[in-house]
Amino acid sequence: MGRGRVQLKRIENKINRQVTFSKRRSGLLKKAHEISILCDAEVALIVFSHKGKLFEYSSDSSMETILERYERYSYAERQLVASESDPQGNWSMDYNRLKAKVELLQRNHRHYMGEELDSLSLKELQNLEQQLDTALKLIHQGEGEDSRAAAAAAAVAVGAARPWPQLIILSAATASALSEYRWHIPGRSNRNEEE
Amino acid sequence: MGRGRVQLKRIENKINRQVTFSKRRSGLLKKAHEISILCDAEVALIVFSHKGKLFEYSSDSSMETILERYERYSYAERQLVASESDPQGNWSMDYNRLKAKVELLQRNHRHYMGEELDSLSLKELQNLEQQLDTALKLIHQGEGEDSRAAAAAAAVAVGAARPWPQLIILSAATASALSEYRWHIPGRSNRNEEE
DNA sequence: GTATCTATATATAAGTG
DNA sequence: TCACTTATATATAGATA
Repeated sequence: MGRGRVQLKRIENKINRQVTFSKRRSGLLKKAHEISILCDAEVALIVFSHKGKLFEYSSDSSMETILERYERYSYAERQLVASESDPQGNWSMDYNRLKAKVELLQRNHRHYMGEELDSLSLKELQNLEQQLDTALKLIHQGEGEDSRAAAAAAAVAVGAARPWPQLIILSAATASALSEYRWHIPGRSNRNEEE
Repeated sequence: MGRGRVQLKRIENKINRQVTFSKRRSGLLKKAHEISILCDAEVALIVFSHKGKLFEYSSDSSMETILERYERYSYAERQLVASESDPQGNWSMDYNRLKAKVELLQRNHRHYMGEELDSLSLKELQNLEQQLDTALKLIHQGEGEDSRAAAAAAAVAVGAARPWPQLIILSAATASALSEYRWHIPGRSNRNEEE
């Protein structure tokens, strides 16, 4: 991209490396921004220079938010320093308690992600399902406060053989297209809320 | 960078946006890699497509490592935990990082519980909604593995005036009762997914 | 969705102040 | 270190398969 070709290997000349870093960094940040705008993508970019200085870019929603989202997707459990507690310390007490808390929350988290469901009992699975259900309802409630309009919906669902209530999710696009049918269910009264 | 100039604004044409995303994404990843090699920098790049698919790049050291470093770096600034650090500082370092993590997870958790939604931007709310959606789908998938039966459903939903996809929840009892109607939607093909 | 294939727009390596 | 310039290398928009 310049007068000379560049081998893909560390630039040994310190000055050149610094200059190149500065130029390419700004180019990289620019492109990260562009793709986020042009393609409506969420981008988080973190760069530590050789000397340890931090540069970052994150699209609209904050870096925090994106990293959270990332962790939701791919949280590889990493072993937090399994340190030997110090015999007397407040530190170790707090530390260990904190560590336990993290482990619990992370396990929880994975379940919220729909991961490791195998390890759950039937009862626990029900609870989880209900919890997710409730959360989504709360979200919808919040949305409903802004707009009083109500809509009807229909959708395709999967796997309904388990003995407990089955939750089904669909998009409004699908839903509204089907809305006109809700008043024609034979032998069934109209209802605006599910069970 | 092509035959036409491009305005820095969201590409409305869906196809073009997708194609551009694909091309620019690979370009961005490539450049991220290049700067990391050429300039000996540590780079972490996270990209979520408009539809929520994750793409990532991280230089040599793992993504986790870089994110950790980032958290350490930015938290160090934000939280001047002026604790009486132990001489070596290891404990307080780990402790603070752990504390940061707990806070992150707890905030996350509250959101999963449908709490503190006010603090979320529209974009963030969408993400959360989509995440919950995904989790429930995974659960249903698991259930589906046990029983191959699939069911159709219809239901009444609330508040669908927001511009983003609205998720609707209903019980299987309601759903299955309405199932027979899904194949009779005029001018609409059957689909199991939105978009 | 993917993969080419150009013509052009951009990025940037070197050079200069 | 920056700010510009310039020649070139790359990236990529649009078209097509």
